[in-house]
Amino acid sequence: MDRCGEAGPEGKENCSSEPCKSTLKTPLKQSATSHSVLAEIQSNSGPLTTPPKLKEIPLGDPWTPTTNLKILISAASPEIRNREQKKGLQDSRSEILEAKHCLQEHLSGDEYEKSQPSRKEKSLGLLCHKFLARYPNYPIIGESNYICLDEVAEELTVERRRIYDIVNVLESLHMVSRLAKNRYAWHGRHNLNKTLQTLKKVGEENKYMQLIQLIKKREYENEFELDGEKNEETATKTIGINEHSEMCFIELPGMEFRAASVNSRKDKSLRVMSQKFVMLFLVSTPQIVSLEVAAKILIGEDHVEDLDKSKFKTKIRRLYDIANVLSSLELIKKVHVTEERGRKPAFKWTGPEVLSDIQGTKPISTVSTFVPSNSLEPKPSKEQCSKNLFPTRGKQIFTRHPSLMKLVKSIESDRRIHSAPTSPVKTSTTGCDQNSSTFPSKMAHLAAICKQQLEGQSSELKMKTKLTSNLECNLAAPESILKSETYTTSPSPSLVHSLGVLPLSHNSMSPVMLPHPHAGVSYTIYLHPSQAQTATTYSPSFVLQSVPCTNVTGVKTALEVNSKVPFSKMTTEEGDGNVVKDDTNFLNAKEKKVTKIESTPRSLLKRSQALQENSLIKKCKHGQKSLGVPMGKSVKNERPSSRALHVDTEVISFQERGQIKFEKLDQNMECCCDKERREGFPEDGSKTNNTQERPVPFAVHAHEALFPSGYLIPIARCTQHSNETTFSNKEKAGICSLQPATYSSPITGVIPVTASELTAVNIPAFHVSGNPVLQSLPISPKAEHVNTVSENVNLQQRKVLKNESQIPDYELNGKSVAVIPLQQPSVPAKPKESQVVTENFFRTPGGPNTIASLSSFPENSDRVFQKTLTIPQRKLEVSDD
DNA sequence: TTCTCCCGCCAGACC
DNA sequence: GGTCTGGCGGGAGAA
Repeated sequence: MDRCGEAGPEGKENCSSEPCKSTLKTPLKQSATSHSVLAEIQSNSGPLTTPPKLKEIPLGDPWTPTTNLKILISAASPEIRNREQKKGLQDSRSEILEAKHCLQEHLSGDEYEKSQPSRKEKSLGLLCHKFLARYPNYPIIGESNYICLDEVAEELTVERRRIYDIVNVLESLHMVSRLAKNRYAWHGRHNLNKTLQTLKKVGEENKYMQLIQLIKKREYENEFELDGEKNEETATKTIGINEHSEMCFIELPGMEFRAASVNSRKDKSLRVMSQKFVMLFLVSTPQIVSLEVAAKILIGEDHVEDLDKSKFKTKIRRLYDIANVLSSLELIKKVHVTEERGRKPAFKWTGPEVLSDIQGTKPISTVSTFVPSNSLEPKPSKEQCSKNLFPTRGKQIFTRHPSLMKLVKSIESDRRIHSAPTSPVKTSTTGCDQNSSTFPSKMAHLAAICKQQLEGQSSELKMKTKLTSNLECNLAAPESILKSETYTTSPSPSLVHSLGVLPLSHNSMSPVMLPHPHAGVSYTIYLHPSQAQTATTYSPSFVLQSVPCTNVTGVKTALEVNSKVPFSKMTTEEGDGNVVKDDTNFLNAKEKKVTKIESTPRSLLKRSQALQENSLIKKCKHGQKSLGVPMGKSVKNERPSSRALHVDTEVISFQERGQIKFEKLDQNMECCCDKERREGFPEDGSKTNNTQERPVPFAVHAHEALFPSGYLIPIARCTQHSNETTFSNKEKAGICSLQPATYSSPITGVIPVTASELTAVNIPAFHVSGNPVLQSLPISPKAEHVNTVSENVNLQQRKVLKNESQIPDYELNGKSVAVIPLQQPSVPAKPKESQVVTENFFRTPGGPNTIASLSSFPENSDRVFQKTLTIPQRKLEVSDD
């Protein structure tokens, strides 16, 4: 593959002179030349780094100028090439056969066996090299580049089974596509870049990076605790990766599977595994992924309960298979990560730099869980997105019935337009690039309309706000919908919030309006479209209405919510200086992504609610039925999972408490409202920014929060909107305090909130705790960072939020509720620790400051950290092999 | 001893 | 019923 190397997306130079047509059979010299191929490959910098190109070069032919000329001519003229190759093919075949016979005649027994290719020479990687050498990196489009598996297997003298392995991985990268039985089409690297971009995007949306970090964190924890297999298993379960949304094969438009037969057994397909594996690299920083972590993630997405040793080993085997092919493609390179436990095999991404910002490219997931096939979103590819070529295990089929599609489309459009006056425009800022770019023109049009209406009325809204600000800030008023939540956590409660708008600073989730049938209030939760069904199933009172936000996954939500600080810290922990920078960028990028959800007038809500209820419940029934075990398990597992996550929850609470301490109780609504007025409706750009800085609003009916973690992604913020009417004051308080306070810096203010008060908070932790993402919060081993928030992060945040130092607190039923700005350093003072925590990738984050900082926190909360504090720094090094 | 991963059984899907 | 696909894990070579 290095012949073209990583020519990059633009590098269309067809540097390969290989035949473009698979019909041009590779001379059967392969087996006879395997040694030479291997030698050639190994003689280079690394194993399997040199593409063989044997076919072009008849055995024995040196790379002479004449040869090159022939190759060039051949490449230029398919006809000539074909003629030449057919000729060469026949010649070489006969030569090989003769040589083989000769070999057998002259050698016998051990000698012959020794002459047989060694295990290494039969490796999948080498085989893949041979395979790739048959075809050009960039085949001429339009030419028929067919691959006949039988022929290839024969020519490469391997059983077809092996070819499947290669083809499956190549297929995952859209380098080949299946045409029919035993027949594939070769696309070369034409689609590679696009595929990688798509995969990266999907990986980001699925928060694979956080998952990786989470797993590592857990490993650290386990390492210094029980250090037992069981413990590890538990930890993995706890992580919730198993509950991470499943996703199946990601297709590119026009690259969908043509044969239904391929859609079977896809859930464990090498294709899907390969894509996920690649995603891990694309979202990691640095782009090094250990097999162990990859295996855990892959297993987690399948069945946690299956996480026994054999499963793990099997996964590792498969990963090796995939890695071999990817290595042949020169996309990854094997390295070793050395840590205290010893050397761990890992792979480093050596492929092209991939930008996740893909314009106009929308991944097509064969499973609705992957890309939010937001049924309510009139995307051009919606049908494709929601189509379920691959019923996942359990035979899930989430394809929405056409009639329902139409219905929800109508509802969505209706809702958008009508809610515009009081809703923040769903601005498609840079952060929404991914999504917006993929939005159909219709959506764009609707958004534009809403935006115009909004802007036109922004001034009016401001006026309204002034008049009603005080009332709106009154949380005690149960009837006020969408009103007060905003204050509870929003660093800059916006006018929009107070007016019932549900601002979402989460572009990648699928915000869902949950009008509560009984309370008449709406909740906004983020969940995966497919999960929405599940959620609905368990909470009939919920009506899930997807909002056009593409990305999604459970993990995402919580992560995103906390991404501002916690994750940045986290990332920082795992990375070096550069990583920190990258992460910052990452944060910035994330911050740019803003998705606002329009508030829905009650009438509309009810209406849509009714409609949706019908359709969704039906769908859910179906989904439940089809989901069968998974769903049941999800729910059942939720509790154990939540329990297991208790530590995390505690940490979160702890952080919250810490943060609460620093909040001023005497912050009043006026401040809040004033701030809102000040920041109410800035320009588009600023509006977006502000929104981004705001905590993601989220409200969940505590009693019905029985969603499987990872499926329901509650934005654990005491949110603003929401119709907490259904919440008891206590619950409200709990929810509010539940917010994963990311700023637990001891230097922040203190809010006299009693422990008991906080205790009540943990109810909804419920989902939060179950959410794998939240676990990614800088807790435990990384708890140190809670108080050592990377200064650059703080600075960055301070820049944006410097004006939001005043955080109002509210009183709910006599209990003070701290309003904790999520993305805002609630610290009036500057961080005393200026040193940036620059943890190395595989280094356990830790620091002397940890203890000190923790010491200022309540005892019970510290408990969680105690053990992690003892975790020694581990020195990990990555070494190429 | 652990890491790698080849090999081929076998079962589901397809024809 | 035959063939195609590909999940899976035993077990052996390599490190």
